[in-house]
Amino acid sequence: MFEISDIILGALSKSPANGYQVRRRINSDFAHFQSVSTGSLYPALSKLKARGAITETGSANGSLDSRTFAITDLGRTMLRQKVQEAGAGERLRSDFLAAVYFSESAGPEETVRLIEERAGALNQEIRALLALPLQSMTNTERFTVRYALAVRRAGLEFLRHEGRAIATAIDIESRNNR
Amino acid sequence: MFEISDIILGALSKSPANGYQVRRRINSDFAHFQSVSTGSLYPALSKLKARGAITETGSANGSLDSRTFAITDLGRTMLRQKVQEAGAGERLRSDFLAAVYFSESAGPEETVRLIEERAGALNQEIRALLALPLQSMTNTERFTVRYALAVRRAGLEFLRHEGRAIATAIDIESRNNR
DNA sequence: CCACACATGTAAACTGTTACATGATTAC
DNA sequence: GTAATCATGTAACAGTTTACATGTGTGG
Repeated sequence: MFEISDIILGALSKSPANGYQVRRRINSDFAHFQSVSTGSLYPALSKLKARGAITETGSANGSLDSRTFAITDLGRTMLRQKVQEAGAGERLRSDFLAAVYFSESAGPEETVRLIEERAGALNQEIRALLALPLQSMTNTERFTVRYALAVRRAGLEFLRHEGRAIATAIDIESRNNR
Repeated sequence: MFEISDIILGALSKSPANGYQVRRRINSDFAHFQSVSTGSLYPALSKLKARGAITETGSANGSLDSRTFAITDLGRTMLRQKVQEAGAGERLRSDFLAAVYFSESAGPEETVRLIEERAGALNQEIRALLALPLQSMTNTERFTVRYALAVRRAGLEFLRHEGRAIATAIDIESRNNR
């Protein structure tokens, strides 16, 4: 299982960075499969340093309080091993599907609202993925982005095609039950 | 945010059940958006009971040690409210994409292995979704299953079409670098 | 000068999983 | 009789989020 510390290692495998930069890298470049908050970032950085997977080189950002981290050979070995041990699992937790699943009792407006909200979010995610520097990525990196795009586009298309239909269906059903 | 206890409430909104049955309902009928382990199930059931969202009727399973739970009116109100408050978020944590993203250093075999493993898992998930009793579902329930199917099929198709291509690309690249 | 981005960190709370522990029933 | 399924539960741990706390640099 990829933990936050492994993802951080991955972020630092590209180039050295300070904590803030690591966080931004993960929350933009890796946004299609991970995210981090400060609360897990800094403890994980300390842990990685203690293990020898990364080193801390002196602050490199002028007077701003900044620690710069770089991956070590040991860190690279650890990352490679993680990849070799990794399964191909994906864990999805969808508030959207849960809410829709139970939305019948709350009326068709709720279902429609949820579908529209999800469509909007998918749109934004697609834009963000398209804004990534696809040209300068490695083959495998680009592959993950294109996979994420394909999946999101399919979801969006489904919502656009079927969203209206279900609203009508619920509406008719509730009218018939009166 | 839908927590486990809300999902349990949703499961019990269909019909009364004991803990074991609730768990199976979630891990089969709701598998496309949630899962539960025993460690969270039983404490959550107790919490719901204490709050008055569910009641415990005497054991209804012969001599087997079994507690049967049923949703109350309060429970139904709570569930409806959850739906109304719910956002349309989806949180994905993909070991698959993480591993592929960082797999370049580990060689093309790893990338291919991951893609094949993911394809197999998607296939299984699709089968499981198709095995659900679509005919006897409500409109919104069926909608979630079809959405999940659309997304998984798109993922599988992408992997089938592009999986080979990327293996070749990495291979060529690594040969060129020699 | 004010707001926003940069930068680091901690503490409490929460949520959930894994593993363990136990035992009855059912199907082969 | 033995393996699988049914059934309940706890303890330890893992992982994370939220909120707090603090301060600098930059652009308008």
